[in-house]
Amino acid sequence: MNRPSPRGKRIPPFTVLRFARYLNFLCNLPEEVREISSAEMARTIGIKATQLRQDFFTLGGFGRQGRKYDTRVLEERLREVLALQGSQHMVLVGAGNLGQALANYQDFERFNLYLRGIFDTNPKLIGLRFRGIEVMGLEHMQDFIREQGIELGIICVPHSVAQPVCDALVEAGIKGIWNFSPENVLVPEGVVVQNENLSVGIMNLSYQLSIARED
Amino acid sequence: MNRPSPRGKRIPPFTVLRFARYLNFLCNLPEEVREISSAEMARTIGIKATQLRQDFFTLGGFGRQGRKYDTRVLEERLREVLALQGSQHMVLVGAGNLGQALANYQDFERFNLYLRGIFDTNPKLIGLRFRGIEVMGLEHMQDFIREQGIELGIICVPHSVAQPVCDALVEAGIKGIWNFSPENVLVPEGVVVQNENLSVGIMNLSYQLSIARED
DNA sequence: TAGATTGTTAATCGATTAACAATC
DNA sequence: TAGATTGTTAATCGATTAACAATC
Repeated sequence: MNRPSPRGKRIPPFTVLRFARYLNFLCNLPEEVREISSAEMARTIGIKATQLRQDFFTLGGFGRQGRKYDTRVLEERLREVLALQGSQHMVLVGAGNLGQALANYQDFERFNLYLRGIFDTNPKLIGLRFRGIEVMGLEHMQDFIREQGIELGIICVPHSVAQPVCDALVEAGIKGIWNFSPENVLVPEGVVVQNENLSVGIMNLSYQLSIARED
Repeated sequence: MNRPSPRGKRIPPFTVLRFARYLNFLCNLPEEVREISSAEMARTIGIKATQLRQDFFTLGGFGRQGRKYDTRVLEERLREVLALQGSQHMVLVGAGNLGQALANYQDFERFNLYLRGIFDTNPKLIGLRFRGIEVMGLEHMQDFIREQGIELGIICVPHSVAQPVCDALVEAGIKGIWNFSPENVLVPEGVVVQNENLSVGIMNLSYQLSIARED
């Protein structure tokens, strides 16, 4: 069960999520900023400095006592930890509004994530191009994934077809699913899923707002 | 509509997030399903039944010992807790791809969330309509918010203008910010923010995938 | 040396799970 | 009564924070 991995100790799940936020923060920083303290970084992100240092400590520390962090060292280490150093390729299923938004999302390339194919069943969408990538018929999806050896799939289809689309992706060899449909999808052992249910965010906001009103 | 009895008790943050998932699950359930067990619901959502019951217990329990949960009672109670029973009105800033996707998102109305105005600076977008809502110039935003008494604002602008847009929203009286720009925005006391940084999800997926590959 | 900073341990706090009582 | 189910407490597990040592 808890075996040491080649890249070191197991990282706590919440720490991984913050690693992503740290990296994102560093990428948005102006080029000329070469060093930053835990206090400054933590304040901007909205956490405690001690938590940030504890996070870095899980990997043995990213800096040196007495010195601020080198932003470029930090960025490289985080990319490495998050497995973003080699290119990863993605397909997107569902070229509706949300699918188009993701296809046009500029930030992916910054993390070496490349969209290679878009698939839909709607004849009006097939043949359209987003950032140079053509929308193809769903019937070509599995061959495309196999030929290109793609491992990441983004699901932007209505919830009624999310599970069959997911199954087709997995059958074709997809190992990671990024699911924007409002239904959780089930996958076999060895495949990982990241569910991004947009409703959860707005409902949480609604609750927080109601609490704030009472104070 | 402040309910004193169950309210007042603070709900653990992670429980609130799961409440949103439970409600979402119930809304996607076929109309004719009138009762459901904690085991069945938990399995579909991907958590333990005991955690679901513990969640419900924070509000005194939603059901009766020995009986399954009544889906409609459950749904009503969750809507109440999440403060989704009265209508809430929203404005959206930034009518690019992601903004358009959200403007077209069908699920909001199911939770009594209504988009009332869309704002952008791009002349090509101003005047367009999404689901009947016109895109207006950003200069009209503050008056619109004040006149309509709107409390929720959705930010879908590039990260360089996220903070000034956020400040303008807050100045006009917005109390809750749903932020899709990749930069965390800062707000004064009394205003709540839900940051939805899309990059975090894909980076987490990238990490999980790298771990899965090692096993 | 003094002040600022990160590394590291230990304590605290909160979230999850196990166990079983209560109820139907 | 037996089996299924939720309510509730207590134990376990994990995440956050405080404190301070180490270093520059």
